[in-house]
Amino acid sequence: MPKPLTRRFFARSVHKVAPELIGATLLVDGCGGRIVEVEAYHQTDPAAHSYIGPTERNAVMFGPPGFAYVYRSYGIHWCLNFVCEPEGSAGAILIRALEPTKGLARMRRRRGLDDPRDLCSGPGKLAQALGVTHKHYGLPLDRPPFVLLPRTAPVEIVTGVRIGITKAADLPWRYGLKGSPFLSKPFR
DNA sequence: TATGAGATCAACT
DNA sequence: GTTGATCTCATAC
Repeated sequence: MPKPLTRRFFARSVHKVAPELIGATLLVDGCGGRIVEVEAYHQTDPAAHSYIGPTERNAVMFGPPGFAYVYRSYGIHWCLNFVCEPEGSAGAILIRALEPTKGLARMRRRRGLDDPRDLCSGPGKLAQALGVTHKHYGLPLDRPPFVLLPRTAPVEIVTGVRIGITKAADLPWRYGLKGSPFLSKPFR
């Protein structure tokens, strides 16, 4: 059995951590699966929530790495991020999609859908399926309800431009599992 | 398949 | 008052 990812794992550049998360397992209170798509954000990046400096919303990004940053998107959805980088660098990785493997029944109930490809194929859907809300803001990723396990086999990783943003939209900071049917959108 | 509106809120101008 | 790291449903080709 692989050992859970430690806080030290997250205390590195988002560009190192992000590709290593592809194929890793994320569970929240027993629901989740294999991560197939993430996006990296950094304080120097105009698209990042930390770009403008510390605020009440993004405060956890300016603290130590290895914690959850959860924010409300478009007033409707919740989105889950992992805080990375050495403390103060205010980087984070948005978890955009995963392949559901555990807790399928509960995820289907929360989403009101059957097709496993639609359960977690987008940041808002993923948070809904895993039951992630503001209550998870600032929680450590190496303790319950979170479980994070490294991948156990090599994977093929593809990169592309990030989705749904207008600033710095040309940066290739989206990482995905090649050919996965569980992505929010295919890679070009 | 593709495009568009609505939902709904916190942070920003 | 406007915008956004989104999603779903409706309508149009």
